[in-house]
Amino acid sequence: MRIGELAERTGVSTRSLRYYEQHGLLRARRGSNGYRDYAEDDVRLVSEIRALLQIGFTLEETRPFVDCLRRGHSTGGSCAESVEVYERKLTEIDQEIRVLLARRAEVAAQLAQSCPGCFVRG
Amino acid sequence: MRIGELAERTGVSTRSLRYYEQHGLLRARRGSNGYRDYAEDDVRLVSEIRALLQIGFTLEETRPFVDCLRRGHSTGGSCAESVEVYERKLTEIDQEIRVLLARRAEVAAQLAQSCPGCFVRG
DNA sequence: CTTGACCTTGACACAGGCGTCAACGTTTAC
DNA sequence: GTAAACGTTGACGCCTGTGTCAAGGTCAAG
Repeated sequence: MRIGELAERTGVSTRSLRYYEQHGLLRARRGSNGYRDYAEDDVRLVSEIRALLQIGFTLEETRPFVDCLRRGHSTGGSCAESVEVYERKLTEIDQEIRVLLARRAEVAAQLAQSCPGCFVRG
Repeated sequence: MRIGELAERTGVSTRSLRYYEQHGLLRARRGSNGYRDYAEDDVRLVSEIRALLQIGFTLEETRPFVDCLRRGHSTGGSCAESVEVYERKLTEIDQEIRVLLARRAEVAAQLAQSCPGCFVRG
């Protein structure tokens, strides 16, 4: 299938698909006219990438999952590398949450000081 | 005082000070040689900006605080506009925390599915 | 043959705060 | 007088995924 169809079926812009390819996450055969020719499996691959991006992964972090799928696993997360990324991501998110909670407390404290009448839930 | 001294006293780079000025947060008289000439009060003003940036405010969001100080208030947060920013920021942070918590849950779920043996605290 | 839809690569733009270099003027200290 | 330290403005780079425009090739339908 050509890039337009893949884009339509995955809901991803052609721009993004080319970008993923540029970063080695997506590959495509080329027709004699130079057009990209995608396999059926690529639909799934792109979906995996999108799902991960959605959850807050960087494109780079989706690589192990893509590789995992390419190796024939039924799920991108079934490989050791992917699991490591999952765990690392969890740690990162926890850290971010801690930072945000600290900020929240800081802002709430400042607010309370500046505006004693303002009640802050939490 | 000149920019170097202000930088040293506040622990902020001269680059940043010029950047703040470029965005209308800082003002300076100019000497006959074109050098910026800062007032004592600017030390405090810069400190206020930095403290807010530290907490996660954008430069733009520090503007009401700066204006507030300029109007002679003892604290940048003593004005209505500042309080509004505080409250808006609290709401934003809460939203971000919710997003992160949702992501965390999502990642944890995926991890649990990919790696049944992996325990995830939380 | 022409129109229009689709494909190609390349490149600029964004957001935000700041590092950093360039090219050049000023002040300070020796 | 001269070098070092400091000042000035201007501009590019970063980071990340994507929008968007440009200039052009390809192909199917009329």
